[in-house]
Amino acid sequence: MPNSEHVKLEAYLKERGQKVTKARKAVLRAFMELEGHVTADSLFAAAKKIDPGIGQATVFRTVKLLAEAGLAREACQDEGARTYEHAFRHSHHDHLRCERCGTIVEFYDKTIESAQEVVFKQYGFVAIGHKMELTGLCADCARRGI
Amino acid sequence: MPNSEHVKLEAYLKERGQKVTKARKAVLRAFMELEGHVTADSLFAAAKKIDPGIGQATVFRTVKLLAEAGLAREACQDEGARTYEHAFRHSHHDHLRCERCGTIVEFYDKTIESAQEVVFKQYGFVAIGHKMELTGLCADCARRGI
DNA sequence: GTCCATGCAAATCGTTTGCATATAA
DNA sequence: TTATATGCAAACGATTTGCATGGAC
Repeated sequence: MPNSEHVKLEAYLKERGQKVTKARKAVLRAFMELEGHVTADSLFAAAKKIDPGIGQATVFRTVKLLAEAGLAREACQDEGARTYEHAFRHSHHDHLRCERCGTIVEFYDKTIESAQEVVFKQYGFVAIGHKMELTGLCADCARRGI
Repeated sequence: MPNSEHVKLEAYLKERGQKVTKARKAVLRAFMELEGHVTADSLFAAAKKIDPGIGQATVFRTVKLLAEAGLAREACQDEGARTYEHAFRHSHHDHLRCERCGTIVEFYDKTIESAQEVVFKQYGFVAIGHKMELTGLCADCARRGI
């Protein structure tokens, strides 16, 4: 059952003379099934359930491909493994992270977005994108004290 | 010649019963001599010029110490090695990076800073800090076209 | 049949750790 | 003297790569 993500990936591949393979379809399907911030490792585990013979390197190669195709984007994180999140038909947002428990809240703030446009203009830059992560203590952790 | 950074580091160490060593002084001196975004590797190279016998592990350990002492802070970066920048007597700022040539411009925007405070409150978070990196093409690269 | 993609294992990169020794207090 | 810090090398986790084989076109 071809969904719009598969269509988009196939179009991207065809355009560049690349192939629609079993492994690539499995990684995309695994990615679509996962929510939130996905590591290559969790993707690997999910993809193996669909195609047990899949290799780890292929997952790394394919998730980069998904990012290039506009289906995934890197989520900002400082420590540990790189994470990806859905990018297609998902609106842009930034992150609020609790330093204590690791909870991540996604938010969108119009004021910040437009202020960023102003900064780009100020410095003569052509905007491509941005990553922002606010860190703090969530209400629960703050209540419990540091 | 003791400067305020050395004073601050020694105070921090004394307070916690830790020692003011030759290696730590060398790393701090090397860090103060470097500008912008410093990797552990470039710090290692600079510190070796001051104290040729210094080990890489010590540099990694010491730069973390500098961050804890408030003399350095991690700069946001997605790829490659972690980078640190001066934090003491340097005001807070965010970064604007050119995707093409890698130029980094530091900026401070009051509107963004206060909008972030609003977001923290909205979600009941106690603010600790944030990292923001805007990416785009700098004026020069944009002129030359992609 | 021709390329491109795959899986594997080895290589690489940045960073951390264990440990015997050296050094600041 | 005694705890902490050091340098080395080995361990580590995440990611990338080389290469012979397999599969899509």
